[in-house]
Amino acid sequence: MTQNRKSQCLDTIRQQILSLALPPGSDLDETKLGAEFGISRTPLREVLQKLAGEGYVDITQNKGAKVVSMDMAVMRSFFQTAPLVYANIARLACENRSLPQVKALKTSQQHFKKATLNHDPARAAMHNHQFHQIIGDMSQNCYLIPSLQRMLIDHTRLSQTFYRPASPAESALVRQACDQHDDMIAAIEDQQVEAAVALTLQHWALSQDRMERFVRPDPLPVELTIPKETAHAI
Amino acid sequence: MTQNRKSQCLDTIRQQILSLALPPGSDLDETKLGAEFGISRTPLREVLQKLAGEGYVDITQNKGAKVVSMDMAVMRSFFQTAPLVYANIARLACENRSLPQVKALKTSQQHFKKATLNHDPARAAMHNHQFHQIIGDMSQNCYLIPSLQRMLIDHTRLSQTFYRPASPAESALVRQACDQHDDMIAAIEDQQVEAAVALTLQHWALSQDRMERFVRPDPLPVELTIPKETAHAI
DNA sequence: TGTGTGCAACATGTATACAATTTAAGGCAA
DNA sequence: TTGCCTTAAATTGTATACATGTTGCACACA
Repeated sequence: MTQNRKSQCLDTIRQQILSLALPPGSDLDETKLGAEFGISRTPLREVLQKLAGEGYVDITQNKGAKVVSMDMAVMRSFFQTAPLVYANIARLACENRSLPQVKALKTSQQHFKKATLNHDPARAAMHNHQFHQIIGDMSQNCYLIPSLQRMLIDHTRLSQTFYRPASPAESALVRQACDQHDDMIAAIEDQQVEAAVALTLQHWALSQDRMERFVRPDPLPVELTIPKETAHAI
Repeated sequence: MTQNRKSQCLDTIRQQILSLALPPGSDLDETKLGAEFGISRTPLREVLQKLAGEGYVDITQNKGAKVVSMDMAVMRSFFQTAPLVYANIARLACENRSLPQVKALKTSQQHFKKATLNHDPARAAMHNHQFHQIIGDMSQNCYLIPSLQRMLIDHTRLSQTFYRPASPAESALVRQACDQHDDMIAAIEDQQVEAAVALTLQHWALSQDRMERFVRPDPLPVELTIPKETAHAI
């Protein structure tokens, strides 16, 4: 009962960080959060310690906890490291997955697909996060999983930062990502290592492409609103 | 002052885990440790949470903290994953190292060399740990560093488990490892990426070889103490 | 003898009060 | 006004008491 409130607090804060409800760099006030979740500061501080261990927050001595930031240096590392981690996790997941885990992965994918069809990007992002976390579990590799966890935190946050809700091109990409999930499940279930790795890299490329297009969109027309035949008159 | 006791507690427990003074799987009693370090249970529990985040201990609900174990499955992952993590950390360290970090690395190496010359394997293991941790810092990669940290914890523990103090062959290997450290420093300082990666893989191979020889030593002579010419009479 | 139940001792989890540190505001002098 | 010092408020860190859960032993019973 009382334990439930603590783990619920943990889940809620995690989810708020991933959904950017708690944006990067924001301050986590112990007193306020404790009151909010109906627990005292002692267990709340332990929740924050745990979140720090998972890479969700940074704790500084006498300064409290902040949601981990995403500056330029971190983003550089992110794009540099993601394919390495994702590909190797996929390889190990293929080799070590258990059938219950495959079932869990399929369930997660169902939820993800449903959220995308309902045009609910926030829920889709959470289910996508869980999907890739399950693949991490499958890898059974206690050394790489911490890296994956940290990548996923920032990947989920970046995806939402770089999401254009109204864009039809975006919807097509989301559908494509969803199809890739299906293919990845099949490859993992059948333990086709090379296929799973290739699919994972394609999946990453798609995501990367989406984010890059957001950061570096097509330039505005040089002529602005002036018709072409009069443009030289400027 | 009071803060010192807490961070000293953290350092001491870390060091005791790495040195196997606290062996894998052993129980960490909050009350006892609190008394030992002169701090109350509240900050001690936060220390344990932090250690859990770093991968030194496992905390189970209502069951307390245990030093992380090293079963067969974990060791398999360890040998499978180490070259990947070490090589990539070395590559990034080459690219991103700062000069103060190079200086710190040289200092750490001096301490390591001194400990080996004094035939103090416990101190040598600690300084070796620090040496590789500094290379991790140099990588500036917040995603791979957690993996490296976990690898190093188990690497340091395994090295000591598999150490034969009296063996002269062992001493030669330690000297060789020490030389490799010197070469690695040079490669990192000069940012020779390929050299640093190659050296790192050689360094790993040496360590792996040492551990494997311990686990699978040369078989005992079949004839036992009986001279060869009478052996067929058994 | 083996098994199950209940209780007592012990270890962990939480709340609260208090201590120490940081932060910010106010006031004063240059 | 600007800079700096002092001081009060707010926030974090720690100790302690109490609540809750777990473990192991004794004892009854089959």
